[in-house]
Amino acid sequence: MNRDTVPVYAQIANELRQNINQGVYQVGDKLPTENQLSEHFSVNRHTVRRAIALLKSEGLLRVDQGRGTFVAGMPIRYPIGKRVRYNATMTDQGLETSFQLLQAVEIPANSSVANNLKLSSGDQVVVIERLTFVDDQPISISTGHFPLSYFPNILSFQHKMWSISQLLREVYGCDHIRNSTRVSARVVRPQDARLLRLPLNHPILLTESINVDQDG
Amino acid sequence: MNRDTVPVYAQIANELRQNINQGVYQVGDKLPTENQLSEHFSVNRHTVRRAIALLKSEGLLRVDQGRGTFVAGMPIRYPIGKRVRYNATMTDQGLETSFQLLQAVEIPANSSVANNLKLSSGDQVVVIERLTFVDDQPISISTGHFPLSYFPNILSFQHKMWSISQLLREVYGCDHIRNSTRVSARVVRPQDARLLRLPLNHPILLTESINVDQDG
DNA sequence: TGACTCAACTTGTCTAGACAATTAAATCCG
DNA sequence: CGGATTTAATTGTCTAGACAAGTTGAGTCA
Repeated sequence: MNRDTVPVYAQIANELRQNINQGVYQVGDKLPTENQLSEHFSVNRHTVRRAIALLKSEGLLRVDQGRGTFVAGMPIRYPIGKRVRYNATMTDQGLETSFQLLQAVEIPANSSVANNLKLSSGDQVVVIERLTFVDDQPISISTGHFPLSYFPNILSFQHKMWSISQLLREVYGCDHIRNSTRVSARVVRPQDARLLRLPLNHPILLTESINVDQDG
Repeated sequence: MNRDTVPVYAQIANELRQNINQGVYQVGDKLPTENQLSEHFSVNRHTVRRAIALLKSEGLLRVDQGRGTFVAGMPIRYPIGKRVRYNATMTDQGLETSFQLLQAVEIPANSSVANNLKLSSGDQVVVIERLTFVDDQPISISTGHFPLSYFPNILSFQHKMWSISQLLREVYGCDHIRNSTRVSARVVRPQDARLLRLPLNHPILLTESINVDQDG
């Protein structure tokens, strides 16, 4: 393809990714079969599979054994960020914090997410990514996965997402203000163990967190 | 190995993972070579490679071409959670929230993290995972990556980690209380674009988030 | 019609081998 | 001895083929 030292599978992945981003393959579309792709790129099927595995790990593709490879998730990609932000004062700090909505998309849960959320693999979940600022300095990115079955239409409340807590309180039930000093251990412990097994599975995610605490 | 329908590479990965967890292979140790492993398990080298790839994706292994495969990162695994928790009141909500420290480990940054943090790949970063509760109900898990060079000894302040903001203010500089209604776009935009390319790279991480908002 | 079977298709796993790329040690040479 | 070169060891990429596992749809049979 190119004349770089870039591995072939990465080149193929790049081309497929570009096709997806440019809409050659729309969300939900079925990609050519592995054999067709390997023939088209004049490579072995395994090389194509490796490219697909890469894109799958990026969440761009979804593969169903026996059915095919499809352009995955993020069907409802909302406009994202830039305007949605707000200031919240944390009384125990006296610090001014603000949030920026980075992403709010609806995707099928992968096995791990489904596992942790006690859902079936493939159930739709809404992923909300928020960038947290303290004094104009981006501090961290937090990601929340909300099962769509429990929070229907959560995406339509995008304008309220500067405050997840308030969103959950106003729109859905969770609003009994109780002082919870102790945490029910039974809920958390099992998953904790699981978390230890997967200490930092794919730390890629977001993690702006960011050195720029005071200066650049 | 077993008589399950579990793929061989997964079985091998399980065995290696168990060996690592049980200390057969200590952190930093060099694993047998792929050829040795493939001979030991009586499988093809590619099958071993796949098992290794799995563990690598879990952050358990680190592979250096030409050198070997090593038990990776998380050298300083701190005791973790269970006791560290605290209540914080968010004034804009009136909701009682509490946190639980799940994990606070020091690992070398992978390429994506390093990219986003503008670090060199392999620089040490501290990963802090916190579980957020609202009314005793676990709501979400947030992960922050803090470059060790900017926050030295951050792990020694584990007892303060129930409040990242306060930690950053008390121990490090970030404490000028300024009302930041606008977010400097130049800092965020580039990464945003990058985030769009990697919409949910590996949503595995943590994401307890959790349906258990009101009931079980 | 309706349910079942079966064949074709597609992805998943495993094997086998070749060569490239990188690293570390051994060797050679001044 | 010191530095450069060579060699061996180890992981990375790619190919080729075989069979398993899952899905779909067409055909069959009651």
